[in-house]
Amino acid sequence: MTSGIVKPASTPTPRSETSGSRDVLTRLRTDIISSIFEPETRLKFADMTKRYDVGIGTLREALSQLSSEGFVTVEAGKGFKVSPVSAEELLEITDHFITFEKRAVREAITHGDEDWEANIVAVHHRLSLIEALPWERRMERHSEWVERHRDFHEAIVAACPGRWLFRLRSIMFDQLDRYRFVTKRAPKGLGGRKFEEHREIMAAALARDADLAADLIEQHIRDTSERAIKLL
Amino acid sequence: MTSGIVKPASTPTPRSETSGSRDVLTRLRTDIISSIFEPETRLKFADMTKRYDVGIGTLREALSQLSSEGFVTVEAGKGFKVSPVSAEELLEITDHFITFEKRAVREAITHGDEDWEANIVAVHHRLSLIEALPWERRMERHSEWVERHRDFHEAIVAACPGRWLFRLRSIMFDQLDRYRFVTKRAPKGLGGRKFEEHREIMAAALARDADLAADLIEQHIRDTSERAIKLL
DNA sequence: ACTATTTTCTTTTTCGAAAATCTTTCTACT
DNA sequence: AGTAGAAAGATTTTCGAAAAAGAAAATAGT
Repeated sequence: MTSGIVKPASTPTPRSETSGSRDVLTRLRTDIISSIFEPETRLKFADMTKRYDVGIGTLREALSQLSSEGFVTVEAGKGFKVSPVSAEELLEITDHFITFEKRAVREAITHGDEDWEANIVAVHHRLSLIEALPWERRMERHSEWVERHRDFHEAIVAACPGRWLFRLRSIMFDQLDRYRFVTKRAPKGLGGRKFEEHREIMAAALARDADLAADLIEQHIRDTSERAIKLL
Repeated sequence: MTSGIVKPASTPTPRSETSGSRDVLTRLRTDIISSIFEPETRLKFADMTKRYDVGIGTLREALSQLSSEGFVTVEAGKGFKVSPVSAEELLEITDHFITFEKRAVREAITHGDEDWEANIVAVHHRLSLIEALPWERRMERHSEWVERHRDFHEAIVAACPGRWLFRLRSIMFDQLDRYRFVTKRAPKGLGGRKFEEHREIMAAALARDADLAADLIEQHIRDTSERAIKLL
């Protein structure tokens, strides 16, 4: 239960200049999604400032935003902690996400132009590069996978004109991602199907087959959530 | 276009001790919703610290959260400004809110207990006290009305077990509220019907008539939004 | 032995000064 | 004149020290 200092998950360039400004929010969010900080963990400033190498104020700002997004909870004078997880919540989030995503993909398919298509292909390619890797190597680059997976699904619905619909589905996606992560340790065979599913979803979108795309996505998501719920 | 320093909207108790800690977020949100800071207005720290009597860091924290909620936008090194408004966005927000609220009210009606009922009656009473006032006096207490109106609609769906559904509808409600505010200056006669509508909604909820309640709410909201859109 | 109070220690919260950034104004040159 | 570049000014962003608040330990009293 002690929150020992863990090494940062995402150090994009361990080069000379660590860039080091305020993508702290992104890094922190990624770390929570990746379950590096487990649910209910207290997020102490003393540890955090060292970990992310930023000042207290900057941290606080990021934490505040994450509380708006639902990743952390904040109590009066007791600081921040990672939000708890529960099977009920996963179920609810899954339903909301699917509702949003299906509507969004329909909109995107009607409004998407060539840039939209090109971007999907590009982003899918990046994702497939990792997914094609042998299990071990893929696991090593899991945080990259998380990012590319997000980008892929986002690209699919990017052409959706409803900005709030897009925004709401993104909030739900991030939440789902946190739950999805528990399946990271699932045995090798189970995740393999995802590779094909992503390609099918892309194909359906490019073929402008809204019904198919919506169905595929629903299956894709429900399957993942059901698997996650067993491991919870 | 100069953002002159305006007097704070919500000084709950102009007493000796202004309480003055970190409900800044609430005050700021209220002020934006109440259109005291108009859309596109730049929110400068120099002004803000004086206005709310808090430090820069505290302000920044509040602003960050408001950006998550969609009330302000933040650009790289250029600071914060109040999010723009548009008829399209109002339409979209209205649709989302109605979808959420109808589902939430159904859930609430199925799950609500006696406490839920009692709270609705109490909160409605508080609202009606202001709504029964003559036009002039009511306008004076408009910020109170905003709060009580929010509380009323929240009470109706409070028994909804889906916490995310509740949360999402609340986000949309706040957004709607901002648009709703432009109707503040509408001529006297138009708003009168709201009084009855609220009572009808309460009655339907207490009578456990989910279909009726959902319909009434939809009409209630659509009507307000349509009116707002004309004044935009 | 048990509870209440005080003391000490830890952690959060607030704040404003200093650094970094962006904007505007001024100057020099073609 | 017109434009590029430099200097000055304004604003944001970052940071850590000091104040406030909370938790734990120690002491005293019943």
